[in-house]
Amino acid sequence: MPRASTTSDAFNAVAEPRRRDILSFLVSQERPVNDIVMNLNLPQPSVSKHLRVLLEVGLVDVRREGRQMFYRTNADAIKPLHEWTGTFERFWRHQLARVKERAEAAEKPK
Amino acid sequence: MPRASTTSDAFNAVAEPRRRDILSFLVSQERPVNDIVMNLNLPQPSVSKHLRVLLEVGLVDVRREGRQMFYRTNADAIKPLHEWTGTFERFWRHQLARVKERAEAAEKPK
DNA sequence: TTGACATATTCCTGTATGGGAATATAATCC
DNA sequence: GGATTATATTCCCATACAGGAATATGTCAA
Repeated sequence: MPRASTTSDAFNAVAEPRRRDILSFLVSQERPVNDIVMNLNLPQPSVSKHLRVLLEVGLVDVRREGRQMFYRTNADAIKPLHEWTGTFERFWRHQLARVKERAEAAEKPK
Repeated sequence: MPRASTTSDAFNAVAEPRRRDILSFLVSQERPVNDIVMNLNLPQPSVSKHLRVLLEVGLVDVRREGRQMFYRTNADAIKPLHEWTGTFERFWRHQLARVKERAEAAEKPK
């Protein structure tokens, strides 16, 4: 069995760096495809393909206006990733405190 | 060009569901490989392979004790994912407020 | 040394990939 | 209709994958 499809979930879709770039670019406002092409400096077919993946997993929404397609990031679809990574938060959050602990532990044996 | 290697970064490593399961299992304490095999009900070679990927990207640490290898999640390596997803937070956080806004906007035209 | 236990590696294979190039579809304007 | 603009799709290809099966490596114990 090969790797799970990029369109199988948000985790897989987001593994591709260009797709992350696109999501970041589309987060504050909807943009036509050509805006993405210009700003991220990518070939247009490549952008269209990435957008298709993002659309399939619900990470972006589209709206047609004339011959332009306006894409926009759907932040809700990113939330699960944030929540999953967040379950590890308490294990890094007090890092400073732990560094201090370790430093103190290292002091004591003196 | 094929998909980026699973070992190229944490995003790619974490795209695999079993690897996420392993990370969750190893977050609170270190465990020998066989514990993972038993608890997650996976073939041992499969677990070893996943651990290798996680190790290469720094998502786990290892310690040898006799013939056992104790693995533990390195939460710090997950932090960047949490931070990246967090850049989208303000676009979902006030969802209730926005639903309200939309509802009110829909009311007005009346 | 031999055997048992714990883990890692190798070999195999079908499959999905991302990029490039070319082309197709769709909408607008004259 | 024909030309132009905007976007999507198709075809080709080298590559890396995850799973299964078998085997290798490493460590301890008797």
